[in-house]
Amino acid sequence: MDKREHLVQVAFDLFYREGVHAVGINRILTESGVAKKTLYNHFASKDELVAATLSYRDQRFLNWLGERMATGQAGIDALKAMFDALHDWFNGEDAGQPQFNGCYFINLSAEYGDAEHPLHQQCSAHKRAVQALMRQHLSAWVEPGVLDQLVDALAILKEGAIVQAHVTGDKNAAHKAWAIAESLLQAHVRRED
Amino acid sequence: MDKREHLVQVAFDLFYREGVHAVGINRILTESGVAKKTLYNHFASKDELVAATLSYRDQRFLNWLGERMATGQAGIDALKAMFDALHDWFNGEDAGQPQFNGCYFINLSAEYGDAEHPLHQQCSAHKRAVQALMRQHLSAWVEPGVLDQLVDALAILKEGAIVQAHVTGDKNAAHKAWAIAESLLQAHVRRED
DNA sequence: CCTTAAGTAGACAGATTTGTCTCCATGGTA
DNA sequence: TACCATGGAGACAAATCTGTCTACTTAAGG
Repeated sequence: MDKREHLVQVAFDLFYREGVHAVGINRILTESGVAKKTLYNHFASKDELVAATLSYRDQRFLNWLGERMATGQAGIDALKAMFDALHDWFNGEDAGQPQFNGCYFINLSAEYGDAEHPLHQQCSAHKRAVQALMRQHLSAWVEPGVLDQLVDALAILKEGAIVQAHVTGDKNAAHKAWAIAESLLQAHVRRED
Repeated sequence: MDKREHLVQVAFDLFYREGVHAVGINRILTESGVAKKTLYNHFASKDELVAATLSYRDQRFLNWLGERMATGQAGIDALKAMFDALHDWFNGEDAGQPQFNGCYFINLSAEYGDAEHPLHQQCSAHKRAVQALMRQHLSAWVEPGVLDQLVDALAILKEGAIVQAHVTGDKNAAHKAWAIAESLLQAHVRRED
């Protein structure tokens, strides 16, 4: 039983559901059954614990998304798989994801709005990593000149879908975003020569 | 000097910049120079003050966006004006908007994640109002059968641009989103008959 | 002039915040 | 056996949180 890992998991669950500033250290301690001394033995401050939950979520989310995108065919199908994965996440149909409450990184960027704040930058880094994943799946299948442009477009559509699903409760936002993405991609897919 | 209005303005500035849970009542009092008794004379609780800042921002933002959309031509041009307005907001080039720190309603939805929470629902209502504004500008210019679909798409693009601009700092996100929106719209614009 | 409403200033209560520290138990290793 | 790191349970400090209340001031209207 790794206390540190357990603390990070419990802290993430609470922070994700209720927000970082709304959850006190003592709450995490009682729900995890860990002593305060142990927490401060592993983390110098609450901010460090928050940073650890970001790393934890970053890794888990990228692994999950990477696997969902790898199951389908290469190229465009992988992108479709991404939006399907988002759809399942929004609708609680993927056991590998916690109950949907928006994107943890968007939520934290809201609580730590200053772009210079280390936690904000960690959120920014996560988004760049997701874009790198999209680029990787796309690079061999579209014309090189439009690759960056397409990745930017897909990122906007993905973030937009997440926000729409969370704020307005539109649980079909992922499918709607995919419909747009598909039309963009089809215009730029390489002929299979 | 309307104390209530002044309180709401100061509270909004602080909540928007630093987050609701990160700003205490006393902070608002010292920065506004208003007595605590006066605050609790106008608002029964902090939550009520937060709700008032949401109404304040909702009204101001809709007025601002409506005016920016009305200056251009009707139809598609109004939508282009909307994305141009977003661009100016992101880049601090519109004096009518506070320094960009994401969307207040997205940020508050992050802090009040539960969809049943009254403040979350207020955020949702704002997003619906913005969509109604878009629909109003579009309705006469596109085929009726695709109106809802287009409004959904524009909403996703708008929210996506806001998030990208805030989280990753991509200050051109609005233009990128417009490029996509334009291609969608051009496919469905009515012939001028 | 008197009354009434509203604001100021700030003490105060009671809860909660992060973080430190003490005392004790346990378990692995030299 | 002796030692030492780790963790449990929680007291404690110092600050901060929301919200209440008292006492005083100011201004408007009948």
